[in-house]
Amino acid sequence: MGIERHMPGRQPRTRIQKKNTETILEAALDVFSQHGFRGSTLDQIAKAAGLSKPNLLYYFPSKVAIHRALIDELMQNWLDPLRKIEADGEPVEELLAYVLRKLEMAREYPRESRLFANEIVQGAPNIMDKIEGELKSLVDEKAQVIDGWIASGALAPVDPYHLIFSIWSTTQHYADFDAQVRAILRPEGDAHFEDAAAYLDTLFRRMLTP
Amino acid sequence: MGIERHMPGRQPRTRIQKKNTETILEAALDVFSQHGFRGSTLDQIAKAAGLSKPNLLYYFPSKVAIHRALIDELMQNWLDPLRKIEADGEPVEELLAYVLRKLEMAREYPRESRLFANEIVQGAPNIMDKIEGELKSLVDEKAQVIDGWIASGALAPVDPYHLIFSIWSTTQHYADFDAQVRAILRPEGDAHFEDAAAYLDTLFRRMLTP
DNA sequence: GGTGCTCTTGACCAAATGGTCAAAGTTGTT
DNA sequence: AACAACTTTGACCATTTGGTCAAGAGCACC
Repeated sequence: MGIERHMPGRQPRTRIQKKNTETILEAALDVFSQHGFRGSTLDQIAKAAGLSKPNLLYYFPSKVAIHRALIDELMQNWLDPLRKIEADGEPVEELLAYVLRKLEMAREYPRESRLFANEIVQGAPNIMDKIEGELKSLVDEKAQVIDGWIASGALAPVDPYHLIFSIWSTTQHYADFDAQVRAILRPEGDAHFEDAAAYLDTLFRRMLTP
Repeated sequence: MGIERHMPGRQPRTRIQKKNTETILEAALDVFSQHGFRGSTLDQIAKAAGLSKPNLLYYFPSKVAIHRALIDELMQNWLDPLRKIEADGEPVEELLAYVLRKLEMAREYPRESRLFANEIVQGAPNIMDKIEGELKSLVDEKAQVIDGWIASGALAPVDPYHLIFSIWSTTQHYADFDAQVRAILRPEGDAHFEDAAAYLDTLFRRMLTP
């Protein structure tokens, strides 16, 4: 019967498919991260990608499919910095390195951060399953590691969950609220990230050193 | 010539106008804070307000006018907690009280916080003037106060701007990323705000105590 | 150089959406 | 009660938007 008409296949086969799906996702990231899902149109994305609208829909079956592909891609990398925390490292330094990695992500991938932020602010309609699953279990796991460190006396006693929240919020702030940060600091380029790194190092070092 | 046709006047005159404009703004806050500006429709707002769509447009000339009214109202109260910081108070306690006030706002007015967040994440298209004006000058002023406290030795040396950013981000996180926080903590009601208050008090107390 | 596959697009469609309007219903005042 | 002002709405409109389709262009392999 008439099955998948337009879709070439789940993943790119030819080089032209690979190039175009990448171009589309790149353009979609630009648009979605700036206007949110509902605020973005296929025409905008098509224009940004330099393709026609029907051509977009040749590679992706729908607008939500593009968004989903983007979110899926994002969620894979998003948790990497947290995964890298190692239980047998030096506690304070492990956590400070994590802070720095997150801040680095905010600097290097602000669009991804905003895409994520847009999604969560609006109640995470499309990724609640991933948050309740993958994300929660990873956080639970690392919270236990932190509790272990505290029990061993190598770390000042803190609530590990709120610690993680405060690391997320302070670092992502520089990506998600970039417009505000820039309006207030008027920095040249990314200069303020240096100061942010120094500030956050001090903040969390004082918090965590026993 | 044919001027303001539908609008009763800039501000409500009759009690029925007052009641309805309030109802509309209340409903619009619900809708806008949940779906963002572009993601919200007049029909949604009308339905939430229990009015017909043309009736909305009798009180407000357009969708953006409703949004603007909401943002204007919000900006007035948003800066109050920061204004309340007094230069002749005890520095550490003044700042910790500010943290608590901001956290309280996140708990009491999460919709307002998300409305604001939605706006900033998307580049603050409608309020950049207010951010560059009112907000920036208030922050500059308080940054000077903080610098004064540091010079007097009553406060540990910190970058006042990044300090303020970290207070904003950590507190607003509980409103803006509520969906994520709840998915991870699974709290009953607002119980986690108590823990957040204790955590943030510790975090900033350690940071700020000389 | 033809045959089948991949890729591209102009024209089109149905639904949603912001907004208008004239007419009808309410309310307040004298 | 009557008159004017205020309030409400059903019907309507133009535009935008996600998505379809059939026909045409490239491309590859024999």
